[in-house]
Amino acid sequence: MPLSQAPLPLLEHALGEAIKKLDLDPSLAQITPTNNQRFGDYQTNAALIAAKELKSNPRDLANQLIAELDLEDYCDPPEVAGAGFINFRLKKNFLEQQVASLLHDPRLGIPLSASPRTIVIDFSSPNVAKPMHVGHIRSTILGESLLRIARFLGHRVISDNHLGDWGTQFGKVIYGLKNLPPQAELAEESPIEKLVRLYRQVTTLEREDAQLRDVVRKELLKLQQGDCENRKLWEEVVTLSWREFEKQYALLGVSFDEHLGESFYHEALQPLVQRLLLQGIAKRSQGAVVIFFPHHPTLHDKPFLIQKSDGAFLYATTDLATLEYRVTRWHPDAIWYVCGAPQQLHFEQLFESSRRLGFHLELRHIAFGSILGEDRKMMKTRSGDNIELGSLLQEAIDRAWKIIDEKNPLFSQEEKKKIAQIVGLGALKYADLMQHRMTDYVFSWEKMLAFQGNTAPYLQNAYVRSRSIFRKDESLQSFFPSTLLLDEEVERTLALQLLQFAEVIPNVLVDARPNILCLALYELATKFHRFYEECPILKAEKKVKESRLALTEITSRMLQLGLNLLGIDVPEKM
RNA sequence: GCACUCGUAGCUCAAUUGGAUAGAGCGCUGCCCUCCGAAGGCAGAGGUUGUGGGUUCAAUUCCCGCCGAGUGCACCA
Repeated sequence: MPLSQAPLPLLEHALGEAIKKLDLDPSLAQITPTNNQRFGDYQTNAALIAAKELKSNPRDLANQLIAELDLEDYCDPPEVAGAGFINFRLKKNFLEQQVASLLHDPRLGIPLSASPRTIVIDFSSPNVAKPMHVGHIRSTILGESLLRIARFLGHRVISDNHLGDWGTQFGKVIYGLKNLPPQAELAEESPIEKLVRLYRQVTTLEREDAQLRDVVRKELLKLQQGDCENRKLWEEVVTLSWREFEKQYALLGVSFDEHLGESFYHEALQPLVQRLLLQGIAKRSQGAVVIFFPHHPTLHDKPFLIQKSDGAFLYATTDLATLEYRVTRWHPDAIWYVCGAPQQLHFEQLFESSRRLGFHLELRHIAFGSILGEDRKMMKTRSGDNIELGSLLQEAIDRAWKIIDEKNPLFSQEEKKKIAQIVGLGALKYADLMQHRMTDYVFSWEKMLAFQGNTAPYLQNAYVRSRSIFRKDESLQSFFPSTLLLDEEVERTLALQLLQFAEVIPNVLVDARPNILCLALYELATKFHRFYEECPILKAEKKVKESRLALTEITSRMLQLGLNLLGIDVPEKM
């Protein structure tokens, strides 16, 4: 029997053999889990699809396939149902053995990728000296999760935080540092708060004073031309900001292999533009340098501006230079950009341009929708500002603390603090990840922190419940039954879910959708709860007790692993 | 004007990428702790998947038209 513990490859292999014997299209050897127990555990639509090509009867074809199928080691005899579906139901003792073997497998049956790739993931990308807003939060959480999953599957992943450290905000901040009086009453503010305050003050002042805008622009120009004083201020600002970001990333459990900001590519921009002009990829137009896509179906009327008429470079220029650098530095098979949906046009243009430059790797914009307030508009504070990451994280922790304090007042202060962090931040991350990434979703503290429904606290609680039984009795820690007993329907249902977990993880990366993993975890927790209610463990007879403990053990490890792949921690008590 | 994304239960969202009777949570109506965490579980009510066509044995999913929402489109990032 093959090493893989997931049933799907076994079934597909057997189906493939049968298809070969009947001389049908080998790509039809596809099997999916059923969505309803009535139809067994797995189904294939192969006969339906093949019958269409051959213009024959699908049910007859299905019966012919079944006759050639050799899977009696692990499957009850398959049945033809409906229009020509073939339904498979795993044998009880096969299920029992396979699930038992998960006990010895630290990967819980999840195979390494057969074709590991080198992937650069670009995510988070906050702007230095500007408050991080909700868009960055989604990018950070989503990016980190994809990174963890890709690494777990054996890919070589480089995470690169493309900091906005060279933008127009520096004109404002430098002007503010030079000209705005220090405010005594705010002496206690942190350096980063001061930068944000200056940024906002200058933004406000500019709105009323057109002349000031020119002064601010000149400060930026001076910086970019290498002015000594501005350069020094810039360095301080970048260092301070990064130190602050690092604190927040540590809290979130996020880390980067690189954080090469826009400034890193500054020197490369002029030569890049020259080269693009020389190769005829870009053209001069109205004083600026532009890439056109005259033959592209949707981009023909959407020029890509890479140098302004005043000589300054743009976002697009830096992104092209960055792409080029990454290709030569890492030789990646893919670069993924975790960035909001509004920038889809930009990435389409960027990718099209890079193909013209001769880069033919996979370039993927992993877009996501907006986070909305209860009023269904982009989430803002009451005063209309963007919500800052720091305050959001703190509120999540504070709210979780209140709930824990209410439910478990006897926990020590230290325990409460630790649990509040795990639960609060977990809830925040999970609320984001469980959503289909393209949907704009309404942010709600009540919902994400609820113990009912598809939330992190619900999953964390399932984990806590599963661990609590092992605290009852230390001797329960070491047991490894070589096979299980799955006599109750709820046990079988749980066992199947445990086995199918391995099939879910690789699917997450197909379309960069951690919400598939969330759904699997939620179903796992639900099925576990049902099992835990219905099946007594400690009182059960020895063999049954061991089997049920094993199910509990595997469930808790799977919840922990799955949440970890989402960047979410689990508490032992809550 | 062009492009992108979306429209599913009263509300917030799913639907394993074209499969069988469209599922959860909240809210609503009832149940279940002399048993490991009730921070849980069970059952019920709730739907013409915005709308009209098309492709298919099969469409929430793919194609076209309309209606509605959000976002973006030459010197911000």
